[in-house]
Amino acid sequence: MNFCLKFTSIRIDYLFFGCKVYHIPKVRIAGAVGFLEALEVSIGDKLRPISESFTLKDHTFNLLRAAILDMDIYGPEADLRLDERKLAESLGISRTPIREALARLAQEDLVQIVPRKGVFVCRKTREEILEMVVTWAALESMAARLATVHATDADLVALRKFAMKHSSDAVRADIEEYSDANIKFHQFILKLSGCALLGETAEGLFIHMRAIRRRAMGESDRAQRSVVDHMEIIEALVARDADLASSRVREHTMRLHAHISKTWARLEILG
Amino acid sequence: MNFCLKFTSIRIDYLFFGCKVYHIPKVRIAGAVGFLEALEVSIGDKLRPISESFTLKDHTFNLLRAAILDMDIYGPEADLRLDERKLAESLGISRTPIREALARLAQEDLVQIVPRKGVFVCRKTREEILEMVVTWAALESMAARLATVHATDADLVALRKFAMKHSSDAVRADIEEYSDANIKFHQFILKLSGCALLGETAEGLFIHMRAIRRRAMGESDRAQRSVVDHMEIIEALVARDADLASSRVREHTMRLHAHISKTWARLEILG
DNA sequence: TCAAGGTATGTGGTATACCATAGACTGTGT
DNA sequence: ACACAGTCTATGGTATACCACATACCTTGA
Repeated sequence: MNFCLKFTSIRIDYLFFGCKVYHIPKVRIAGAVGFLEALEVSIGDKLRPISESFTLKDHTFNLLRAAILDMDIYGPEADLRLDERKLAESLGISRTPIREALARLAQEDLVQIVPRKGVFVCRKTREEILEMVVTWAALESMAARLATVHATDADLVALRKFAMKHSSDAVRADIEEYSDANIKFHQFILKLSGCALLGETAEGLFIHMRAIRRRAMGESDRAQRSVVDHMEIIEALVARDADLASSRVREHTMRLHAHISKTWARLEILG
Repeated sequence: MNFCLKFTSIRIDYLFFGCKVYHIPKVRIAGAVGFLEALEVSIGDKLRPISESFTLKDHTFNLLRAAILDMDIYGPEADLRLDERKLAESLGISRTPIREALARLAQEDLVQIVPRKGVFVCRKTREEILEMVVTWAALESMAARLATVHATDADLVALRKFAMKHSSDAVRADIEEYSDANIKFHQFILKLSGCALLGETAEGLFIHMRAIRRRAMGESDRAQRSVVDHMEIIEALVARDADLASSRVREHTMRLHAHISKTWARLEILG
């Protein structure tokens, strides 16, 4: 079966939220302030932001990205094929915006477009995964370093609270649950750096890192170890020790690297 | 004046190197090995790789990327507007592949596409530039760390030789020349890490980093200082001291960060 | 004179038609 | 039977036509 998402027709949304219904009133606001002010309150803040140049291209991009994120990319029988025409039909739109969305996904290395063959969701090789882990480590360890300067005490309290809350998942070996919390912990640190670009750059690796971490989490005693590591990272941050925080984050992620390197040694393609 | 690159018509290249002239013979090789083997030798290795699914989309993407790289993005009177139709005409192709190339450039944050307004080459704000420097530092310091393990002695000799060769440019205050060598030095380190993704990720920042470094290089005594820093970095690499190499690289780049932060304090948009 | 609204034009957004090739299929001659 | 060549079909690539909106300009009426 080909990749087929159950989209409800976004065409309706487009026609309603797009430019027609909403934009024209906006232009006329100047001449009918009273009425439209009231309108704004009643229809309210939900419609407003939509008017910011909605395009099918962007919408499709986000849709596909989210869909790929939900896929079990590394599952053994996953269907990695995308069909421009079928997607177009499912979404009720033409191929053009879909192709542009695919071009962007290809730029992110999320899909590979092969002329006259098809569009395929990319699976990473073991070596590529290892490189992603290294790159992630680079970004997050810098983030930790900056966080020792930029994070407020309240931020760190929130971080600790978050980590504590989910540590029980690890103890209960509730892997699925803990794995999500785990990723969020790392994203939290990226955010605390105050450098948005670090997070954005890591975002590109996120989809794959999520799948990787989830897979690795169940192996050996990694969940338990992870909890300890996280606490130690928090301590370093609280101590405002940049070098220590940075190296602890790096070593934590590089342990994942070592684990994959050893445990998945024989797998050229995962799943 | 609008953005207008003096492209020689790539249409000719396409017709010649594309699928028609070259691909059909490939199919027939099985039946005429002797002749075509000779042909391969004579026409040679230059034509072969072209047959690997050349697309106007990719070609255009690379072309535009290179063109933007050549632009003086931060120049005061730079024209940052791109016109799909004019580009299409200049290149002798339709808008479709150009739009897909632009979608990819937008994904890389190199251009901004504003519906019904135009496509504009992005200029970064001071804050965005600072974030790029931080991110670059994160990537390169990790690269240096890995390089202490992966680089061969010969690699490091080559690196030192390269740095020495260009240090005279700095002494001669030949800023333009030295600035290029400087960037290459940093890319060299990224490459020595053995982790291609680090370099690829940094590549996205490259265009802007180049402009930034070039601009900053001429200020204060940064060129001289840079030479010293580079030598110290090399020493750390040669000593195979991961922590030292890593931190020297980071501090070197973060000095650029501090410099920009101080010196360009008043500039919201550069140029 | 000037403000308001209409109109012309330019721009990116979208839909659609058609193209070239890869790969499967099919028929034919040996 | 089987090899081979021709044909069919699916797919991404490209070109083109048209759309809706933004903007500048013009017209018109007070």
